[in-house]
Amino acid sequence: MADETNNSRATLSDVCRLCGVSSATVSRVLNGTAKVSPETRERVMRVVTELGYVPNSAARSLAGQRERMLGVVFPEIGNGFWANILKGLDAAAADRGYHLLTGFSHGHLDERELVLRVLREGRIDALILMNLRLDQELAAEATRFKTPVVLIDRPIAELQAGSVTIDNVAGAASAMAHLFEHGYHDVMLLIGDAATYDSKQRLLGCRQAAAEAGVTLDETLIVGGTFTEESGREAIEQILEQHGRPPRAIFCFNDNLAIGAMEALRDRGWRVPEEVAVIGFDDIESARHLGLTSVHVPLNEIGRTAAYLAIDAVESKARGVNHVLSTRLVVRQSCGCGARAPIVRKV
Amino acid sequence: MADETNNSRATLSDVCRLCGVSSATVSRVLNGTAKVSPETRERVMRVVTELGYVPNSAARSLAGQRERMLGVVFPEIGNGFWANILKGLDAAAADRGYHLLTGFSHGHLDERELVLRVLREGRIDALILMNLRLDQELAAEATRFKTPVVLIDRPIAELQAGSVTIDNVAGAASAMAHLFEHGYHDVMLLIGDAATYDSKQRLLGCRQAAAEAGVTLDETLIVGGTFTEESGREAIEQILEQHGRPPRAIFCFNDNLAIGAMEALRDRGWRVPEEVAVIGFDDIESARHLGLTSVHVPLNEIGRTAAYLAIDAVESKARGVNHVLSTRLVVRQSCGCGARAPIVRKV
DNA sequence: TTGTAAGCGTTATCAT
DNA sequence: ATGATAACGCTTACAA
Repeated sequence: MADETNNSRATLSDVCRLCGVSSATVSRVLNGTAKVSPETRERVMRVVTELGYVPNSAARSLAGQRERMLGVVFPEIGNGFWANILKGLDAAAADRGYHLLTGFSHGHLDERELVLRVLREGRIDALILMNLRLDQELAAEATRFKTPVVLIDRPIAELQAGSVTIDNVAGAASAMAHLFEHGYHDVMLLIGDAATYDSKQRLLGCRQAAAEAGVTLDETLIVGGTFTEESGREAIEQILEQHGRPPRAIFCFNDNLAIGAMEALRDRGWRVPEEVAVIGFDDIESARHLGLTSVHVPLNEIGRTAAYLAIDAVESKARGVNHVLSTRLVVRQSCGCGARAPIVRKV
Repeated sequence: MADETNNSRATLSDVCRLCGVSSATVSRVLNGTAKVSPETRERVMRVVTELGYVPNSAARSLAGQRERMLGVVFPEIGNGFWANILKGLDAAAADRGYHLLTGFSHGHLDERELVLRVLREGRIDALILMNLRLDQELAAEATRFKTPVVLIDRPIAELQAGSVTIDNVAGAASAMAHLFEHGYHDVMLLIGDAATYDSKQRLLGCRQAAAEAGVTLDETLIVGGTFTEESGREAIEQILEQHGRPPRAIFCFNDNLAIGAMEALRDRGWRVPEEVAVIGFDDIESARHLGLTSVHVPLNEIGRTAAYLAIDAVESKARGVNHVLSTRLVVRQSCGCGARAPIVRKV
């Protein structure tokens, strides 16, 4: 009211002056750190609103408080998969009054360097990592700064960190079980990067399901590569070259692989699902459009859970918690169920 | 070397002590703000590396420097469209030593509130906004804090800000021209939210192309709605109800609309592209998978350009620059060109 | 070329 | 319940 035309940011002392109280008191009502008389609190709040005062975050964190900022480092961004996790992270962070400081690896900047920089600048209260090739050095560094770390998609024992993962074993098993129910015992596995945690766990699930159904997996039909469409295409071309015909069913450890495989199959004249059934993993947006049956991964929930875990760690409610989220099989047409025509036809 | 096992963050004074120089000198070599003797610089740098010292960013910005942080506020995140813009933003920001502070509107939190909070907390040097229903209040607020603003997808005169947009007119015109070349003069326009800048510009492009080709647009075939699959589906169902048959071609102002339209067409037994040609706009990931011909929007480049504009404004190299990026038509099968079969067949 | 010292806007520890 | 006042770690005149 007094100087509301002040064209700069209002500060704590502005509030103090207009209220006639000390900075300590204002700080107390703003943070609720100690008792303040109702009248004083009222008076302060009025001035705060009048001025549109918001504490300067730099000063706040310099004075030893939290940054109220979560660091998020992904190896990639640019498709719905990562975006949905980010969405969950952001929603949860906003919900608890935190912001997200994002950093994505773009190839030219080493992931480790990225993480270290953010860590050392002291801008963040916690770090949320996904799919980075973490090594001991990085683990040591995070620990050294006492910054809580939450891993998405993989628990790491060496790191005293929380993690949120999905039940890869059950997810893969459900897909295989579905294929077996269709009567397809001759199934090929496109497992992507065999060295990853996800891949190993999913393979485990496949073996369990096979054992339970009493079918023997043909080991020569388990082929690795990367988690890309290209890799899926190559795997199919190779198998076609070797066997002359595809297996009755293919379970791919992610949707990209499945899409690449389906394209290769189509290009070689094989029909999905009449001649080859295909199931993917992740349930990305394109899966729905393509009628691809896939194991749904709750990306949003993964993000939300990770953010909550990180914030809890910051506010020292708990540390080192491991959350496992479940998946579910989304049945569409590519497995042989349903009966919808494709939306763009052959000319 | 002296106390490298110090398990906490090294500070400026640690460096000073080990070098035997003043804080001012260390600051000078770190920021290159003034001349320092080669020997001193050398000595300081050695200690800095030895300690793994990185300036505390809170202290830095409190002392009156830049935050080295760009605020990014989107109304949404969660699909490839936004993610790709974000990717470009992040790459450019990292390139110039900036971080991204992201904030997405999740419905429950008013977008304006989000922006104002970030602005007032003083955490960011510049603000990058997209598709928010900006109003005068917000504009005034950003100006009040002297924070440069960069708008994505729409130039705003009232706001002294930079912007990056695409050439909507030319993009839409190229799609229409392609349809006309196919000989389809009977084209329906699914224009999405008619109140948006994008929609208006694209419609302008359509009219220009029609005029140039000498065809008259049927105004009853120009239907609005939202930019969703659902809206596309509804538009088709409605036109089918009214006319009994679809127009020979449909140009949709985004890919979601096109996908919804194609699904509705398929469900009603109409074949794309034999009976109805469809073109979309944006060229999202699913467009490629579905064989949808679409106007490609350089999302990555939009992001990169926006970040550079913002940073230039912060470093006062330039302000209020407007960039217009061009699009290109990506021809696939849905317009009637090409001859690839769909990858998942009707059972 | 280098050092001294005054902030920057908070929070937190004492007193009162 | 409230007020002084000392950090927090850095930048930047102003001196030397």
